[in-house]
Formats: sequence, structure tokens, C-alpha cells
Amino acid sequence: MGDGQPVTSDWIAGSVNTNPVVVRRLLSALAKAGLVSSIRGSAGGSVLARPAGQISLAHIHRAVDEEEGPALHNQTPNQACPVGRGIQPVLVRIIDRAEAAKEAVLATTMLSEVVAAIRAEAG
Amino acid sequence: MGDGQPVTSDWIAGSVNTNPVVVRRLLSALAKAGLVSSIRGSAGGSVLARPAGQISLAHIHRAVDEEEGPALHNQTPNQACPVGRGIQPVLVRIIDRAEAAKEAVLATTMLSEVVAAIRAEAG
DNA sequence: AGTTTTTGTAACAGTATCAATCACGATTAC
DNA sequence: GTAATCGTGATTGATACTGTTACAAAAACT
Repeated sequence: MGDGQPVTSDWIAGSVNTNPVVVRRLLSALAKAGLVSSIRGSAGGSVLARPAGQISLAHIHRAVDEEEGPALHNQTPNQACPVGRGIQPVLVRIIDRAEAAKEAVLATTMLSEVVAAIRAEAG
Repeated sequence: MGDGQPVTSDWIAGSVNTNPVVVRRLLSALAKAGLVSSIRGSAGGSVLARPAGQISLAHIHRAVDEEEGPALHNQTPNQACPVGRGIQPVLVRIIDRAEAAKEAVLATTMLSEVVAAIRAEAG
């Protein structure tokens, strides 16, 4: 997948020890984010849509963890209480900042570096 | 809870619109972390174990989200493949760094500031 | 053309997780 | 002693995710 050769979902599934459909679901999300492009039919598979040096872990994270709402609590707090009414926007702001810091770190690591680290680990 | 008065789980549950038992379980985790102390019996409840200016959101986050293992994937990857064998420790390292960055931001905000922000929001 | 390989997606069962709830013992104020 | 309150175990229901089967669509190869 790093080079030109398309990799099949079956191959990845064997490597990650899971089902090909699960892999295809994830690849579908990555494709929607423009990170990989999939080729159907015989001799098909998936390839990176751009060089691994231009794909950060933040890109992958965003593509896979879509998470629409902040989802602080499924139940809305009591709006009659001043605390219940005010806590939501305050916490959302802070959590957003913290999440942004996490993403900033993930943005500094490129997929190519991960691959290099794995190569180094494997000797 | 900020002042001396103990707050009951029933009161909090009414404010957050959930069940008292759910609140008590969370307070139990906070008590184990030494952030609050609970008083049983009549006229009981929970109070902060130390001033709100000395409790950061990181403390709370750590107390509530215990999360033992990194839990990258329930299924262990194929150890025969060099990628499957090497990817786990590499990703764990990076994710740990990102998580640390998130905690660092949460550590800069104290509970007292959150309370002040809520007071300001509520006018 | 027809066969084979492969993706994309729907459908479904099994499982894990979590909130909510009930229940009950332990503890403390009055 | 009575009432209030925490602590915790057990149960139920909702939600989500994984794993799996199935099948249509697409593309290569003969």
C-alpha cells in the first residue's frame, strides 16, 4: 500500500487478525476522507491517495473517529438550575481545547514516520 | 460542596437529571482519588477534600476514566507478520504522548475556574 | 462472453458497555 | 429508635461494535 501495489482487504484482515468486512468498513471511512483510494475488481485493493509523508495521524484519527456531537452526557442537565444550565457550554469549551491539544500532537506524526518506526522495531 | 455544606447524591442527581446511584458511583471514584470525601448517615453528603483551586480537571479526568489497558484492538494482531508484531508498541507510544498532551491542557484548568466560568455564564 | 477476484454495503447475531433502577446493609444525626 | 444518607451488588434495557454471511457491482484475464 505504501508503494504502487494495491493491498486487498483480505490481506490486511489476515495481518490484523480480523474480518475483511471490518477492514473494508474502515477503509471506506478513510476513502471518504481522501486518504486512500480503493480499486474494485480483480487485482483491486487499496492504495494511499497521497504519499505517506503527507498523511498525519490526526488525519486518520479524524477520518475514523467521526463523532458528531460532543456527547458530554446523553441526558440534558436540569435547565432550571443555574449550574445545570451553565455547565454544558463551559465544559464543551475546555474539552474542545484538550481534544485540540491531542490532535496537535497527532498532527506532528506522519504515517511515514510510523512505518519507519515499525521497520526499526522489526529490525 | 464548594463551601462546608455536604451535598447529597439526590440533590446532584436532580441537577444533572440522572439517578442518585449513578452519582454515588462517580463520587465513589472521586473519593478513592482523594478529591472528595463522603459523609454517611443523616445530614450526610459529599464535600471537596481540598479547595477547588487545588483540583485540576486532569485530576478529575484521571479519577473517573480509570482505563487500565490502552485497548488498541481487542484482537491481537498476527505476530507472524513483521508489521503486526511491530505496530502495537509504536502506536501505544504515540497515543500515550497524545493523551499526555490532552491531560496537560486539562491540568492547567482548576475546578475553581470552571465554577467561576459557570457563575459568569449564568450571569 | 464468461469466469474470477475484489470492493461496497446491507442484514443479522453475539457481545461488551453503560445508564438506570431496585434493593438492602451500614452509618450517622436528631 | 427513626429517618436520612452513603456504598454496593444485581438486574434490566439501550446502544454500539465486531464478526459473519450474502450479494450486487466492477474490473481484469482468458
